[in-house]
Amino acid sequence: MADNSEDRADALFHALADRTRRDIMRRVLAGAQSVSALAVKYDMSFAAVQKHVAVLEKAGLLTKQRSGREQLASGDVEAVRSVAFMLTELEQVWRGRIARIDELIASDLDQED
Amino acid sequence: MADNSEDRADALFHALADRTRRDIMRRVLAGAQSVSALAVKYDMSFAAVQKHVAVLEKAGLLTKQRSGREQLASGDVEAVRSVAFMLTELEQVWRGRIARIDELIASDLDQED
DNA sequence: ACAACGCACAACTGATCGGTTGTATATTAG
DNA sequence: CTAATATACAACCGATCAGTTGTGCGTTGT
Repeated sequence: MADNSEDRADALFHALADRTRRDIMRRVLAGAQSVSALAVKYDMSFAAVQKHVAVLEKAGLLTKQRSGREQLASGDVEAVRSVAFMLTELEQVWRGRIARIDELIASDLDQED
Repeated sequence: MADNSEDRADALFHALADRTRRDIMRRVLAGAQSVSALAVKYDMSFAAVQKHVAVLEKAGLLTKQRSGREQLASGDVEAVRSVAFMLTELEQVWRGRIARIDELIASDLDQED
């Protein structure tokens, strides 16, 4: 149960790698929605939508709050930002390559003098 | 074969939902790597690594360039940014909710006057 | 009280995934 | 020319995925 950051990244990207789940995220980021309110929007069974919500919840992309017999799902914008941050880190790796290439060019110019 | 943006989003998030593939992305963003140079870094067969590279290539996250008998893989930072942009769009949906809540508060205050 | 609603969960199914081994093909080194 | 290298790809396998149906259980409306 070593819940390292790679496990979390796996869960986050996997959760977002499905168009139904991305659509659910749009809805619950726009405002809390009950599971059944979400379910009527998709051409699949209630249970299927409920499982999608569960995947998003386990990944930490949404939280549920009970309200009577309904379960209200709210998108967690911080989780979305954490995914964006992972991509920023990837981009930083690329910037490192560019910086190294620039250094190479600079040292070549030195030699040409 | 309607290659819409949702198909592309599926492919991009799916490609990134595996730690080996994310690690490959770090390496090929830092600099072009042959498939076999990548393969020696992981405790799995060459064919397995090659399939991971193929998944990343199909998603557009890296490109391959032949150099003799080697195939040099380079990370495409623009594809990484396009994923980041999708997350920004999600965050904008959330900002819309906040804006609407703010309006509600504002109109409540109007009524309280 | 009780019928309808909202949700959770289990069991099942076909499809996809991540890995393997084996084979084929092109390129390079000696 | 031949052997070794680098890659591609097919076939296979167990695990996971995305969907289904069915069952159960707490909550609400009448």
